[in-house]
Amino acid sequence: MNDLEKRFIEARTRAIATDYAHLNPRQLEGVLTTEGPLLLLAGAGSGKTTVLINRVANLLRYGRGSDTDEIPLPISRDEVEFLEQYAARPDPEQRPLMQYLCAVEPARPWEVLAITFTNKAANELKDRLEKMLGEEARDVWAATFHSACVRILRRDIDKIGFDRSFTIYDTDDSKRVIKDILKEMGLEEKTFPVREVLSVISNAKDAMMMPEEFSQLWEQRGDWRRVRMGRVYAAYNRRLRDANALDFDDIILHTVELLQSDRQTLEYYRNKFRYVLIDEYQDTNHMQYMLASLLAGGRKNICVVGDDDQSIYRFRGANIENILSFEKQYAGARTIRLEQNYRSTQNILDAANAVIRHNVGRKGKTLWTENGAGEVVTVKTCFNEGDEANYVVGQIMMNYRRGVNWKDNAVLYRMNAQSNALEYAFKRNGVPYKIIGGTKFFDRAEVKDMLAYLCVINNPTDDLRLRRIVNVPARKIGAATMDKAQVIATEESLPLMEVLRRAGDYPQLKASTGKLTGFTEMIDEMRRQADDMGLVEFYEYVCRRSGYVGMLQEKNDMESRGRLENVEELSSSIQAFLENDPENPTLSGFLDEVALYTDLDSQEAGDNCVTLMTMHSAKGLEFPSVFVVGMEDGLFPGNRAMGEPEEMEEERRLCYVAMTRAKEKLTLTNARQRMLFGRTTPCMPSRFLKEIPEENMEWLGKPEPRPTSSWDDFGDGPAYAPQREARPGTERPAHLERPERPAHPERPVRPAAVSAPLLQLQPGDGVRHSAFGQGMVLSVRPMGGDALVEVAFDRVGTKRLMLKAAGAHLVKL
DNA sequence: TCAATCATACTTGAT
DNA sequence: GTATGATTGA
Repeated sequence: MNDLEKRFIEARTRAIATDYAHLNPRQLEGVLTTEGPLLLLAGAGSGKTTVLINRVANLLRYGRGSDTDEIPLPISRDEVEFLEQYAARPDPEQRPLMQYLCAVEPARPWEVLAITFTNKAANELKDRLEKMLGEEARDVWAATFHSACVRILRRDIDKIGFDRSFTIYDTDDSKRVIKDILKEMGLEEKTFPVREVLSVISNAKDAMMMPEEFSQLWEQRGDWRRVRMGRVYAAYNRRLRDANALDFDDIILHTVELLQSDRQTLEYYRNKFRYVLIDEYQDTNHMQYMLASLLAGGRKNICVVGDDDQSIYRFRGANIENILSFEKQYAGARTIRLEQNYRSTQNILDAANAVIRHNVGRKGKTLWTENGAGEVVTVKTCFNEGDEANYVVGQIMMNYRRGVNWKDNAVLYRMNAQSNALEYAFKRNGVPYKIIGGTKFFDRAEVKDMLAYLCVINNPTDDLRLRRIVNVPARKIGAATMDKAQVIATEESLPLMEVLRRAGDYPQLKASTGKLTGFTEMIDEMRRQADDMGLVEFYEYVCRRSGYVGMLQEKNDMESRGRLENVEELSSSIQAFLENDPENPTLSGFLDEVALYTDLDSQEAGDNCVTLMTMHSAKGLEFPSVFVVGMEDGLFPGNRAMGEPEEMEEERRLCYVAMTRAKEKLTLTNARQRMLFGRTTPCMPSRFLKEIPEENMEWLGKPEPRPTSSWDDFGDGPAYAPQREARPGTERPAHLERPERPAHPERPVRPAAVSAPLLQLQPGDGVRHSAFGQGMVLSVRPMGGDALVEVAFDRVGTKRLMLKAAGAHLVKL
């Protein structure tokens, strides 16, 4: 290589780097290192997504230009000088020429595969790429493991003996199948809990162990319970195959099998995907690791991004070893650490660093920031969960008065069950909030029912969903009848639907023949209509024809009305699906999408609400002010982690994740006693609290002896919060001063449990409140089965009320 | 076949 | 404490 060439190569890289001037040196390295295996260890808040996006952009713009010695075109001295000058002082007008000179085999969009875990992450990637690069970025394969695999399988699964029109079973469906099998095999659910069986099967699949091998293994070891489970596993697989269905594990497993067994398909995808990127690599399981290795096995252009310290999904199969031993798996792998944090203050980072340092199994990173020290972490010891909730809400109200928006606060907890006490405190104080998690739209029974109708129409061999809907609405087709039909179906190895259609041929079904054939005729009729109608129109037809909507309308109580809304909402989902111009705008295409989409009901970011969620769901998010509640041994870290070093490390990582969500202010709270599962237990502060250096924190109400009588939980007013700090500010909302109370000294009933119909209010309505007097409704915002009402009261000014909580005090005028 | 009552259990959770 | 499920009785 001569001097000129050397100068060219150097100038080329520097010129390309000018595109990414806003990145720090480590980030830039991550973007420019395009070739070969690369491990990006990205600490919390280190700008991981930015690197990922710019990296893809770089691949599309310059190919391997920034990471090669090749010189594809003959070069002249002029050109080298041009690049050197451009690198020193970039001129936008000269950029096209620069790009032309620097690019070495730029990747075409469909040659880049970027895999994430959630649809949300995949979509975000796509959106940001499109904003940066324009239309062409749409063709990048940004997908979840599952959606990428479904796409591959829909093309080629017939090569390993499955039908290309398979349906996808979600966890709920799988549970039903297992239950069925247990019953059939006469196994007690007590000895074989469905959850456990399912997770054993899932683990076996993850280890790519087939039922025969599994049974053999445990027979050798003489574990008869496991041997039985092996039989259940075999039956489960058979069931799914008969129903032409795949569960979530199968989707990945069969893709791996396909790629392993069919050389041609493997070569096709290896050729197609020149660059493979995998996000959240610390969360991958063994199958996903296999998949990645297979796809990237040709050119070995695999870039994995992750943070071993944020691996919090061991319980669902994530194998932290995948990231810990990446460098061993791929000889010559390069590792880049992103340790500069752009999110939090140094105090928060020091506290989090100190906690995570107690873990042994980690690569080791220390986050730092240029953001300054900021406030110290506040630790607050409260009396019980009610006290804790009041403290949190009080602090948030105080923040609000200082100009911090509601939505800039988040409250994180270990268990969903903890949200109750918090929710109550938020409601009472009229602070708007939203709870993430809980029952999701697509998990609602009525939504699943309607989807089951569509599934059965789409795939008549879907016995499971058929059973779900055959008697919803009630058609006098009971479990007894269906069991008989099931027996026949198994004997004759026919789909259940076929047996029902020919009910007349079987004496066992004589009594219900009319009802059964009536049902199959209805489904057949629906199927005939499917092709003649638009998808939305067809859905609405199915709603009516099935009698499902009628059933709900007839009931016409609070609950049914909500259900009806959800059924109608599904129609908007179909519409949204179509508007997103999908590749396959048909019924089966929609069902595919729905099967892999749980989170379509995206959170409206615009809503100004405090966010309540588990620490797990907070991963990847950030808030100026974060409260982590329930910092107690036994709750967090949970009881199960005691004496289990691996589990304990996972809990500690979870703590690290939770702490690093905070940008400016982090508050950790614990209670001396807590009611959990209906039992009040005394609690010790979490060991994680003691791992935080004293200089980075301030501990309020640190446990010290106190007369018990003053902790009286009964009596007037919010009796918890005995300490001053627990009730910030002096002017609390008037209704807290003297709440309307029944004469009994009981805890107030949880408002959500009161099933009084909600007031139907709209802006402009006059209302009277028992404490606030008369007022006018300014706005009504529905929120999770409840509504946030803003009322301008004549005497006390504007208040926000949660409708359910305030309902008892409120009359419409 | 359906509704009501009782018993039980229950981290975390994307796809 | 609450949600879910299974059993029992009408």
